Amino acid sequence: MLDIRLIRKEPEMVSQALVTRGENPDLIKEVLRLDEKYRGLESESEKLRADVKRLSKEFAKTKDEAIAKKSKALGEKETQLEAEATAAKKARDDLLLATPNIPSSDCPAGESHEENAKAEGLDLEIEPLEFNKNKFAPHQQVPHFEFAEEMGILDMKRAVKIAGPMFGMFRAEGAKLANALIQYGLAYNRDLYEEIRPPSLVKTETLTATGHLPKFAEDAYSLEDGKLWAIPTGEVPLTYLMADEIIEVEKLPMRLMAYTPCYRREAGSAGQQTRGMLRVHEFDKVEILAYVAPEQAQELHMELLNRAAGLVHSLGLTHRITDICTGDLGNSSARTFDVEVYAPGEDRWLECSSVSWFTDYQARRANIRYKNPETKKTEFIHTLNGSAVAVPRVWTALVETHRQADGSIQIPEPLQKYMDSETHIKPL
RNA sequence: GGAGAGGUGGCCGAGUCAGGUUGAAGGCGCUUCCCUGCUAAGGAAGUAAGGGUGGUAACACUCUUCGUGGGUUCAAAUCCCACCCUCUCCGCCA
Repeated sequence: MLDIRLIRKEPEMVSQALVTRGENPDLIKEVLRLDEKYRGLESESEKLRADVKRLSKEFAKTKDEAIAKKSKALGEKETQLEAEATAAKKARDDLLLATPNIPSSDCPAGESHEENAKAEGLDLEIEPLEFNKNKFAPHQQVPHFEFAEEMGILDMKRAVKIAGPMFGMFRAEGAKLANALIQYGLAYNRDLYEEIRPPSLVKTETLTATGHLPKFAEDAYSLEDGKLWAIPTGEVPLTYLMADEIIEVEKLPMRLMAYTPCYRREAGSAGQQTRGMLRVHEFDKVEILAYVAPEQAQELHMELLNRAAGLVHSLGLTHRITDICTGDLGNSSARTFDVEVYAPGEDRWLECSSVSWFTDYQARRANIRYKNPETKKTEFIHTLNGSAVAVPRVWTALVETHRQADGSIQIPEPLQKYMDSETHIKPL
């Protein structure tokens, strides 16, 4: 949620910024119109309310019925004005809830994903290697769905039988590999990140705080008539973890991680490339997230990015980092870097982490604050997050990249300890 | 799921049965100051959040908030209704 005070103060700036991400230029005007309406009605009704209070006290002393009568009349008027004020405020807030975040000033301008830029000038621990398609051998250039099922490590067919299209299922050594990836993702970040195992069904408020609701309801699965929702990402419960709380400044940055299943309806994605495990309704993910004081945001953004990229690099996968342009930015994000891994079998780059900085957009919705020692005021914190491991996509890039000439899959060294020290998954 | 008890400020806890000067006693904690070689103990003062208006600001005024939402009343933490949550006991259960 944007700060209504910022909108009042600099409506042009806000509006311009939102237009760069494709919003309606009149949106902010409408918010302001409703806001002015609300404030006018509110202050009128407040004056009446103050009068009623004064008259009530007077009546307690004098017992003068005329005063009671007058107070009652004012009270009725006040009730009516207050109702109108509340309605205007709600209309304003409904618009505000559907308004996306303002992109960061260093976010590249662009209208769609085609204008996403190669990330430059970042404080990276590992620079992505120069990409050369020719360094991949023919046995690596086989899509996972052409060999994984034969190997008995993937079973798309029966997953569809059980749950329907766009569900997938790992089996045997494939399932073991998926679990190893989860364990590794957690272990990789355990030095600084507290592990949480949160609920994967959440309340409407929880999904609203991250910005997934009200605008993107059709992307999420709901239960009990919209009272509960299946989380699309671990970001959702982790962000709401500190909702309505004031975090002690010494605890910032507060780093959390969670393994969770993720559920997405992927409405409208039919017809796109959905074969195999690359786009499924349910998948496992390890998420890393930080609550920070605003001045720590930049540093933590890089930390999260370095961890997301470092992990896939440590598995011997080829990756690249893109700087998401204004038009392709997620609703709540002010700046996002995508980490993509190369899947040689399909000759595709797979998005395996979106590392985003949300400024105070989510914190405002979730009401997460800290006492700023400089101003001594209670202010909103910033949130940042990214995937540490998005299991199916990393799994896919991994089995394709590490496929050997004999059809076996070499298990990267860091993963072996989570797979009973096995070095290879052998073909059947 | 059934029965009972309860939800008040950063925390504990009075007030609710007799509605009004109670944004709320008292305590703890915290902040500042005093005292004191240091510390502890002691003394003094301050200390909820949010919205609106005015002001560059410090701040001033005002409204809202005693689980949430409605109602009664001139006036609600206090009365009425609905809902939510917590605890205890019973039932059920991985």
